[in-house]
Amino acid sequence: MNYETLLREHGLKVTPQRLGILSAIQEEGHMGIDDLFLQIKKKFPSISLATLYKNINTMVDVELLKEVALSGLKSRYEISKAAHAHLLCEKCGQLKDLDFDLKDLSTKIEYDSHYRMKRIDLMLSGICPDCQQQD
Amino acid sequence: MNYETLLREHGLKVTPQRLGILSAIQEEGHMGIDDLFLQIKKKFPSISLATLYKNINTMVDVELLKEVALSGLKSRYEISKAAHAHLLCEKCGQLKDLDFDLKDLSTKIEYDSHYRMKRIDLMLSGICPDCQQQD
DNA sequence: GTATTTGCAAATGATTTGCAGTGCT
DNA sequence: AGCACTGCAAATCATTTGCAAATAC
Repeated sequence: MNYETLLREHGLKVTPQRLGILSAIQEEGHMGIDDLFLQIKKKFPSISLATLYKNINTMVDVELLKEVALSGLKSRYEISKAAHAHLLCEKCGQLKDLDFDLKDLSTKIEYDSHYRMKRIDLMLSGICPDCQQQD
Repeated sequence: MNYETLLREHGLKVTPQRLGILSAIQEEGHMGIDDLFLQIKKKFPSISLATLYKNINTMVDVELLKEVALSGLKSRYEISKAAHAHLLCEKCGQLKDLDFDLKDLSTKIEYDSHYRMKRIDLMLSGICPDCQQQD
């Protein structure tokens, strides 16, 4: 993926910090602020948490990133893509994408409810196979 | 609903503050901390925010309440019941339950993924019919 | 009577803001 | 050149903690 183009298409300037944020998120799939901060500091020791917050917020505002809210945990962020489901392990915290297309369901509920639908999220959580072993 | 029984069944003591919290949430369906605090102060002017947080956390821990996490907004809380979907209006903030049973879907994904599933949440958001008018 | 809960005040944690300097286009 | 972005420090907002008094059982 070309992050420079992605930023420009969303009307944002290209900075090394932003490229770093995007490539870290892409590599992991989803990241929370704190992990992201640690990760990015490896490449940009000078980056500040304020800059990270500002960039995340800007990119969420222009819908380049999507915030994945989690009950009882801090949100994670992912690069926007087609609506899909998420699976969280409550023990190790790993968050995975599920290949489950939500488009049709969204369209149906939009029709039934008369809402103008903007977003659909399906979130499952439980204990992953690895963590089940460790009891 | 009998809140005293509900509390006892979950191993918690019955206090007037807890009864107030539960009846406020039940009346509204879902509430965030701040609305809840304002609402409860009408009946218990002396209640403190710390007490409210402690109780919410305790009741979420014993699964009497469920936290509904929302992207970009503070969580809301509801009394635990069968897994159902939620519909949020991004403009007015109203959160509604949808009569959409998630049990079968959860069972299927549990089987496919080998996770021990604990929870499933389907969250849709958009603009409600009323708010669409106001453009 | 004992353990829990409450409410206050203070502490901590998370996020945002203001501003001077720097970098992008 | 002009506007947006960065990084720091400080401010704000959200949540938790410690403790003494009150309450539940």
